[in-house]
Amino acid sequence: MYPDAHCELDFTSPLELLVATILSAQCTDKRVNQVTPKLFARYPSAADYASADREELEGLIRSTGFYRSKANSILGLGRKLCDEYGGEVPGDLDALVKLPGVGRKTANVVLGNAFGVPGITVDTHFGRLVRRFGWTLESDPVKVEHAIGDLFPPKDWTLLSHRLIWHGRRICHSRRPACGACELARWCPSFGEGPTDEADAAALVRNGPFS
DNA sequence: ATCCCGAGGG
DNA sequence: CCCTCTGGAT
Repeated sequence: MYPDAHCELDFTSPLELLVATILSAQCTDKRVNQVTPKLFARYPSAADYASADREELEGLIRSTGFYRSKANSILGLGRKLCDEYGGEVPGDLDALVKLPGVGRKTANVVLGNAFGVPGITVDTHFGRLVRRFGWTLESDPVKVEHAIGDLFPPKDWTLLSHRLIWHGRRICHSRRPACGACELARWCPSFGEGPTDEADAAALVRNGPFS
């Protein structure tokens, strides 16, 4: 299922993916991809973001929502990349999460999709689905990461993240999940009534299209 | 009305 | 743990 699940943000470098991911908060990827061509042309490097005019930057990203805080993050991001990393995006989690506007979710997206480092991206979809599947009861994203990391080998982490996120967006919605259209319903402990079943959860790991 | 692949701050 | 930031799509 979803053998070709992938990051739907358009980018050609770690810096572009980092900025696109920041913009994607509470916004569709499609809309992000509508603003990034002009944005990336106007600010090709971290130094260009660092010296950007705030209002011009805000104007270019306005339609993605949260544009003031996102512009703030991107300005600070450009400065910090220039001051501390020679204008390059660092390729490790600890450094990434210290950048303004970059949390663990964004950092893992960049690691997994721009640096080829296996990463589990625990966003709202991923967390909701693994709990429905009975793969963990944790809600803290870091604990979820570790729990799922124990169930799957690192080489599967990035693709697994994309697959669950796609499934969450298309079928397993937050409010009214489309269980009738879900290929996983027969293994899903949350389908129908009754408490979470550990055997079902294990079967979903073993037999499910995600393994 | 309600939701969207979050992060930072109190 | 709560709140805030924001426009767009449906």
